[in-house]
Amino acid sequence: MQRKEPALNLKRLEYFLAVAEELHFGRAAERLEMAQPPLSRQIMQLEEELDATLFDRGRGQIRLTQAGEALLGHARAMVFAIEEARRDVRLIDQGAKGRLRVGFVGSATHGVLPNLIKSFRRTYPEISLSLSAMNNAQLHRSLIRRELDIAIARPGLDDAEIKSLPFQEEPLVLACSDTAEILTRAPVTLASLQDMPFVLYPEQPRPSFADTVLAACSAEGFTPERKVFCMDYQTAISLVAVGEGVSVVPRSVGNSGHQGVRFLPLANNDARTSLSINYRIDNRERHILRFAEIARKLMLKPPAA
Amino acid sequence: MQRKEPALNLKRLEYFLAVAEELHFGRAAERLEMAQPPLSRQIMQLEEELDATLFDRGRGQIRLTQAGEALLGHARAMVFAIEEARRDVRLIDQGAKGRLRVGFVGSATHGVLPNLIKSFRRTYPEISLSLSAMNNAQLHRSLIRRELDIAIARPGLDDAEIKSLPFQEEPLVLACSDTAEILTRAPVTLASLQDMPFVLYPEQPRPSFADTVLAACSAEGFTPERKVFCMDYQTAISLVAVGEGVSVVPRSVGNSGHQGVRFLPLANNDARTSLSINYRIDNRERHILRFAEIARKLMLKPPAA
DNA sequence: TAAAAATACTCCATAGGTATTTTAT
DNA sequence: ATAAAATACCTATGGAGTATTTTTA
Repeated sequence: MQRKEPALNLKRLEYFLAVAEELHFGRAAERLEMAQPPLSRQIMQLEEELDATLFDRGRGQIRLTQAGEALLGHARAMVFAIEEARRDVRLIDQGAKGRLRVGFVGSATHGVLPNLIKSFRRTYPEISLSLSAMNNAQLHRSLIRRELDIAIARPGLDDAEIKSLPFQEEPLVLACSDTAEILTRAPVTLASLQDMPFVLYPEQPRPSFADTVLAACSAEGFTPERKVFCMDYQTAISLVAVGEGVSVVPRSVGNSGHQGVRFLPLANNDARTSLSINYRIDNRERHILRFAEIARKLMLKPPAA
Repeated sequence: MQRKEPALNLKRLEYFLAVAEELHFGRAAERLEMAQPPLSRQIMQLEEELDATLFDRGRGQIRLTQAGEALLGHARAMVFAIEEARRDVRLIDQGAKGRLRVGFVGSATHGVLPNLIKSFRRTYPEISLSLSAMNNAQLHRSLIRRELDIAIARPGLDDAEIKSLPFQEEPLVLACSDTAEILTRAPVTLASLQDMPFVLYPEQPRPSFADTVLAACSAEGFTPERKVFCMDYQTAISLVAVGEGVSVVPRSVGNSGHQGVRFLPLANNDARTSLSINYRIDNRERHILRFAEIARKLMLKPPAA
């Protein structure tokens, strides 16, 4: 069974536009690079379909009826709308326009992330960026639910659905209270602190930053006796400030300085941490590529100061 | 030679809408009452034509890409615009919407014209009426140039291009100064005034109202000795008021009353005058029919008071 | 009467159908 | 393993061409 044809297609509108502008079937056909009879037929079919007379046919000069004039306006608007839609869709597909939803862990705000965002906004002003800070667990969930396009996690999100690209690798530093006795004996090794309480964050989901720190301890042959877990680095630093123990944080966090806390380099330890850019493997939007590109370029530059 | 196909036709947009709404080719095909393979092909061709990926094909559920979402918005707007254009054109063609340019002689304003306009506006509120007062010569010229759709003339416009429908027939009355001696000897015959100057209007184009009056004189067996021509009835009445002579006007003009002028019935004379609705014979717009219809209905009513 | 649009017919490009294969979960 | 989309191939509608007639100014 054949479906009923609406017959008001764009081709007919273009034909109509040509005739309405030339007010002469022969010349319009010429302009459309076609013969006159099929053009006449198409216009007649258009009139039939619309159940309206569009042209007053008199030999010397054909004229638009009022209905024809109205259609002329509508047709022009539609042709314009089509072109606009075409451009819009194309730009979005190319990743030059659209929206990118980025989530990130709080500790990323001390490193290159602000520069990355600025650089991205400058390069792709037509892409609207939405930014939300969350912990690794939330990042993972949002990415799976497609509520985010990109998650900036530390160290990464372990999921078959997710592609994880390392990004901004840096050493770890020790965070301790600025009244701590440790301050007197720099450089410090982790092993020398094994009796102190270790403030770690977060525990879940694996791999977590806590795993990175514990691995660094293992490398020095011990496991901290007392472990305090919290949700994020901000809480961890607060706990350190009030003397709850020591913590280990990325150097970029230490560089920013925090009230009541001192950051010390770790001796004899090459443990490092890195952020990662994470996105769903099945997300083919070019915006992600665009973001990753900017990030890569930014990392190539010698780190400023 | 075949013309390059734009291929972004409305059918494809409708197919796209169905798939975008169902997010399932099979169900969309069912809804469109067609088979799935041609639908898949049409969508692929649409993607190719736009040079953009519109759907993320994963087995469980297909999803719209950002480009697809953008197209969805544009497509909905376009389908809506099409429907609107269709309605608009149809209504205008039916004569239920649009514009009607009416010109009329000044003397028409004393008769049914005001009621006709009111009635028309009430019946077709969607038709925008433009009204202009002019003399017969201007009416004729504007109609020929297609600057007017309808001309209300007295008695009519004589042109092979113009169709003229009589309208509001009425007797003639005499206009004389209110100080005239004639007032003492009513009823008056035209013949009894043959020595007075006759104020006539206008002379051109033929047939003019002046012709009507002169014909009435002929019927009584004389031709006025002294004739004064002017452009319109307003001037004629002013001339009568200042004693330049007598004039003959349609009764409706006399009914309105004018400073310094008296109107008297004519005895033994069945001369009548009528307005006419005039329009180009090649003007097929239904608006004219609508106007004529209202006029006819109005004339059928027993003349109020 | 002559210029232009409408009609008559022919052809083929492409939308759409059916059968089948590929893909992705 | 299976549901769903893609591919292969065929059919037929309808858009476009050429030749001709009709219309109207």
